[in-house]
Amino acid sequence: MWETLERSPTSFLVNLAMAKKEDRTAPLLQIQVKINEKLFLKDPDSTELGRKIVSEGVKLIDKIGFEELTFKKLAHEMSSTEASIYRYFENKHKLLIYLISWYWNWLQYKLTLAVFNLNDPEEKLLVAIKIFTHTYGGIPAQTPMDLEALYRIIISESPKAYLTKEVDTVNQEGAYLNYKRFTRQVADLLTEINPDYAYPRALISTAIESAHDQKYFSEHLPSLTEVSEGKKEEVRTFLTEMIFRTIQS
Amino acid sequence: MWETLERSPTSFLVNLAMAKKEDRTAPLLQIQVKINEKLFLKDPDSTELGRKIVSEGVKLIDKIGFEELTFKKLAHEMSSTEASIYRYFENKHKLLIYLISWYWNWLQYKLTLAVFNLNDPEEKLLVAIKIFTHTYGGIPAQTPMDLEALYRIIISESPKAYLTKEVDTVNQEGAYLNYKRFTRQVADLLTEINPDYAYPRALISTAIESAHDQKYFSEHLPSLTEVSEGKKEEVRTFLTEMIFRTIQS
DNA sequence: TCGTTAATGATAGTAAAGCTATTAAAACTA
DNA sequence: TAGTTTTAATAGCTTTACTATCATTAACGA
Repeated sequence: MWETLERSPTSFLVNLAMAKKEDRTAPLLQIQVKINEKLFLKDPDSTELGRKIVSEGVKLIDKIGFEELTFKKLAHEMSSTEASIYRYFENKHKLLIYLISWYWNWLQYKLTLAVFNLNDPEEKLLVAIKIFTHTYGGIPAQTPMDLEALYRIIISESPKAYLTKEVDTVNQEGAYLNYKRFTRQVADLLTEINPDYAYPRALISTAIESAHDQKYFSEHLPSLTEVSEGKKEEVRTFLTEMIFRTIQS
Repeated sequence: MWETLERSPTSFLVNLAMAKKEDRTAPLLQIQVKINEKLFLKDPDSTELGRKIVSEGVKLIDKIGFEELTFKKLAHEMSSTEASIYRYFENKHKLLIYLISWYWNWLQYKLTLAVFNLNDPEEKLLVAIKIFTHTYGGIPAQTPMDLEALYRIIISESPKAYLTKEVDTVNQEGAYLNYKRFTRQVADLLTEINPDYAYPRALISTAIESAHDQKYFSEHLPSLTEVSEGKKEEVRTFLTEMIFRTIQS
């Protein structure tokens, strides 16, 4: 149905044209994942080194955790130097924000494409839930970014991106725009389904955070959830039920 | 109806006897908040200095944030020394875990007392929600611990206590027992109300985390929620509705 | 009241983290 | 080929996150 081709960690090509046979030779539609310029000192997508910082950064954070990450270690891992990395990102916190921003942008595209041909808002919502619970198969992205690792980072590190004393400043720089946009888009579906429901955004942000928490709990603090480890579908089932029951009129 | 008297940051007296006039002179029932011994090197509740570390620690974390906290700063704040603090807590992360553990223990007592004379599980649940959304007035605790500051710490720092690579080790040391116990207790109420509901714990842990998130969002990322800043009751309304609708059969 | 012990304070020191600056080599561009 | 940009290499500085030592004081028991 569609196909995604590699370009760089932060851009990807989506061949929507593939759907129609006569268009097979048409040029690919490139969707550039635009990341706010204030999130980096120098666009990591613009150079080989920059892209490596991002993709290796994902691997290393996934491996040792965000607190254990240092630019020195990362530099060593990719046989570069600390100083070089500092030219791209002010500090490791900004790198994390960049990755998270990238993730939400990617999910947004996934969502946009996935609901493209759907009309029923309930169906759309089901797809949206699949997407943020990481149970939506479609749209393969062949980016050098390890998406599974990135998802694990989202689960276990993303609250650290906003739970900091600098939230307000960083927020003004647009760090969380992509997350907000995604949330709004899904929340709007709730409103389509039931215009009278008073807390669509609160419910979606709750569900998104819960998706991550429940996965994490199932692995590390299993007595906080009935979801069992490894069963991706269970989180989705739980949240789908929660959302639909909550918004019913 | 009852009264809480000061003792130390980690223990408090609750005068249940006050309820009955004839018992006015009866000795107070002391409820010791028992904190797992593995969470500290030396019981901070056992000495003046230890208690000060805890109460000043709360103030300082609230003021500058957890990442900015250092034992040096804390020592300076309380005119003591770094080395002295290290005699009580292995590191600042353990201090945070201690505070959080203390908080959940305190909520547990609040809950136990508050539902004491209630029979209807739905009523009990309403009270439980009030308690974890911080909208339950009752039970004043006159502890030197600044409870409002502690609550702000819970909101903005508590995920950091479990989102770490050492979760599993720390978990084995019983760091999260109080949180788990509280969650279980509330989840059991859901089961009482509807024995067929499949995800009581997941729903309660979701609601508890959401209570914190929504408050945080309303202050710092308002487009993620309809809850407006400062309106405590709104989070409760949102979550009460969500929970009751979700568990209905 | 003395002597012992435990708790704290004072001081010092170490390794790593979190940067910044300087220079030189390499790569790419005009 | 000269000039500009990018990266690597190196060094250095401040702060964090500890650990160790020792003197002083308070507490406590005989």
